[in-house]
Amino acid sequence: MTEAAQTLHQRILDEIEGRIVSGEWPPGHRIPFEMELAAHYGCSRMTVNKALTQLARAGLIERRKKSGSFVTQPRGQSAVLEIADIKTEILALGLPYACDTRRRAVRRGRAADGFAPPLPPGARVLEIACVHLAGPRPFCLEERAINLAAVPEAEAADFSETPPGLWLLRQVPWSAAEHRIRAVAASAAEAEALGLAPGAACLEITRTTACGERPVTRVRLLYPGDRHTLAARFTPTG
Amino acid sequence: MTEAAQTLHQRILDEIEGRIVSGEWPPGHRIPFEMELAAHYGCSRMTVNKALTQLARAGLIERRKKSGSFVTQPRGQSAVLEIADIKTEILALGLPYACDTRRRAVRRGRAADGFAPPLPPGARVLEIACVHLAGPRPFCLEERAINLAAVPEAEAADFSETPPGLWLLRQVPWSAAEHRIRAVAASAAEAEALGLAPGAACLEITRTTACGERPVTRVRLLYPGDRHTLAARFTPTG
DNA sequence: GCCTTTTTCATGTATATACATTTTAAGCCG
DNA sequence: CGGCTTAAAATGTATATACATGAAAAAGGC
Repeated sequence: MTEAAQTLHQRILDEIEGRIVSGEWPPGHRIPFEMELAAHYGCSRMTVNKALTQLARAGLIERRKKSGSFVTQPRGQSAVLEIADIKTEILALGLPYACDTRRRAVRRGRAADGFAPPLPPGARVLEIACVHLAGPRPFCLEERAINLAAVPEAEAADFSETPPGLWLLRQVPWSAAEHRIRAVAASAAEAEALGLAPGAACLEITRTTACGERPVTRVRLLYPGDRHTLAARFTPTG
Repeated sequence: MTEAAQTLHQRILDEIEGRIVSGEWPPGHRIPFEMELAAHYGCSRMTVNKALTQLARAGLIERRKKSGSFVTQPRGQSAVLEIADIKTEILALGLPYACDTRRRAVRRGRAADGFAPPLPPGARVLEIACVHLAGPRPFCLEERAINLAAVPEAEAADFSETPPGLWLLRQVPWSAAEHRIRAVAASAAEAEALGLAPGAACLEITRTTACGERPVTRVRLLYPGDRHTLAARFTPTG
């Protein structure tokens, strides 16, 4: 037997998902009622209900009382983007990691810092600029502002071993984040720091992180466009 | 009463998520056993179990038999990227949409088409190049290859009203996709088509779509870097 | 016929129970 | 003490049941 002993829950999930992604049940199609599926699989309605609830959470079906469950129309191409920590990413390439801090200062927050939600007026902010090196080559330019009210320990922290991103991930895990991804031309200073020609195409990721209502940090990461690629994947059930 | 009548399931979910994202229960912390939570909320173990199962699927906690459930260490910054259909996106900006097809041909598939999984040898491929226009201005350059074995209807389809991406989304919904996002300098031809200076920074999205084992399409989208931004969001429970 | 009321039906949530699974801890014995 | 067996503990899966909810269809009144 190559077939693994899978649970009924998983089997129902897989079979219905299969019918949807194969197009056998196109968007708008009403899938069988819970009672019918329960009879088909010889199980109780609860078992079917849990599987369908999961499909609904994944966005594959939409459930309407009295009417039944319907295959949804995919609204767009959504995908899961995994942005690894920079140090981890470089080490995964088999290269030695180093962080060269160019600037570090404590100042008052400005509106231009772009925190979301906005900083309270007069908040103290730690500003850091550094270059992440993969071996001898510059890998990424980082400009970061940290809300010291949210993470006071940052003022005394040393970011030469653990870069700010990873350090913050350990201090403030599981915060919410918003990303903006753009292509920009490198300024003269940025090109010099990254070892590129001025005006070279770069991938810019701006991330705003908040913990509940409290803004934590905002960072701008600049990657040489010809050397870095982001990957995102989409699978119906994830 | 401003408080909505929420279900117990949701309340358990929210409270535990709140404790995790606030840092009150840091990574590695063992959360109360199902029986303890059931006693605390005055409900049955099943109700707690369903909530914890959902948190585990979201990746917030890890469950170990006999030992209990533990808050996980976030492995990196992951986020959900929503890539809307181009026509929808332009119409959402309040601009009229148009699609200018520059090239359209049927030819044999090549390895350079980059399908995943690879095309069978000699497969027929529909090749399309077009410029998406937002009002008078070029918005995005599209180069696409469609596997005619997977979508034979594409050969006769007209993409002036419905662009290829949206058309395919209707024909082959719920397929799996892989995205690569890079910053590139526009070539002379690309710059001309987009109304940019040669070498201008552009955001390049390459998407490979497959339906099960069958490759469906591969597309390269080129956006002017200074005019387009991708947004991605992360929230613990999604 | 049209509007309102009632009924019906599918899903939503929750319960108590049962047994399987897996991993840790305890117990036993040489 | 070390290695084996055994029991206990917590999660995993599934059942049967109950009632709530909301929307569509049927029934009723004018």
